[in-house]
Amino acid sequence: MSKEINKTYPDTSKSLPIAMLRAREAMMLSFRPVLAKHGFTEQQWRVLRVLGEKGESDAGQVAFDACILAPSLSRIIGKLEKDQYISRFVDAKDGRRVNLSLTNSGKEILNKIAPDVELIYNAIQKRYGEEKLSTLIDILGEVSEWRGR
Amino acid sequence: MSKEINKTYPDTSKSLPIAMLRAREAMMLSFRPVLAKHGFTEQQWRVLRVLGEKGESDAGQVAFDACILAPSLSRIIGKLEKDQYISRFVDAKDGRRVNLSLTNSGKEILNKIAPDVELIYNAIQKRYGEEKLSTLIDILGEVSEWRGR
DNA sequence: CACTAATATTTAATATGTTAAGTTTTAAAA
DNA sequence: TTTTAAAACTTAACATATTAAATATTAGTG
Repeated sequence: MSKEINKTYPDTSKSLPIAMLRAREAMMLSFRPVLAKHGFTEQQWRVLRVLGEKGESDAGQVAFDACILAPSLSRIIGKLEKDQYISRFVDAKDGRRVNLSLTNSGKEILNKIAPDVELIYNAIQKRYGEEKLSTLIDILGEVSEWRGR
Repeated sequence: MSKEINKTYPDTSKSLPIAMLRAREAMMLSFRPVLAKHGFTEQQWRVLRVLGEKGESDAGQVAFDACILAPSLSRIIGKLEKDQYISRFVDAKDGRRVNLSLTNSGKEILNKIAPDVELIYNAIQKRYGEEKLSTLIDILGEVSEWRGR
């Protein structure tokens, strides 16, 4: 029985999923408190932002854009609707689809929080430089297309 | 009351946290089924891997290395201990610390699953090239050091 | 049209994420 | 040394993640 460390797999320090997790966490440590101050989680915020951008879209599209799985989205929009930030209504042409859009109250809170979020984003961009960050986003975009071996 | 879309904040398509989320998710879609086949979640797997690498360390260090918050780790190690994959014991010199290590059973399962995981990792590396991925990891490493404005 | 398959969403069950509060043990101050 | 802080975990409470199963609706077939 040896104490040798098994090395048939990559070091965690070189693990891409872990590297992405750490980098993302470092950023979210700045963003979360801002959102929390207004009573939103990061997921709820992503939903509001996506709807702010697209104006209106069905749940499936929002799930994709906000990178949230359908079951999670169901509950999230349940709460956002209850709190009057979004409207939910069944599509007239396809009874399976649920369309979502921001209420006036939702638009207001979005416009209220957005500047605070952007301040942080700008600080990050200032520190690392647009070029490096855009290289990062480009590579992440390529990797996002990975569809398994 | 206009229908204009507010643009005082970055498009979600240019959001770094979302880009990292999508890229990570694309990869995990390949990894998760392999782990699930053996009855482990990705977090449980990260704990096993970290302990496999370090041989033994305290909970705080494992939490950092596996990128898991302390409260989550408490539950995870509770289950891994119950299932006999790890041992947990209070540090002799500092009664606050909890030391963790793999049991023989834990080492076995680690060695059993690791090759399957590595297969996928190699396929990813083959497709995108080591250079690009190492550039990615480098930038992610820099961003991980962000400590807020 | 009746039947089957495919879609879009929701519900359910278990696990983890996140923040705050609680415990126990050490370290530091007065 | 008594008191206070700080450190390392754990517990608790609520929100989200993940997978599977259930619902409802639509599309395709024969």
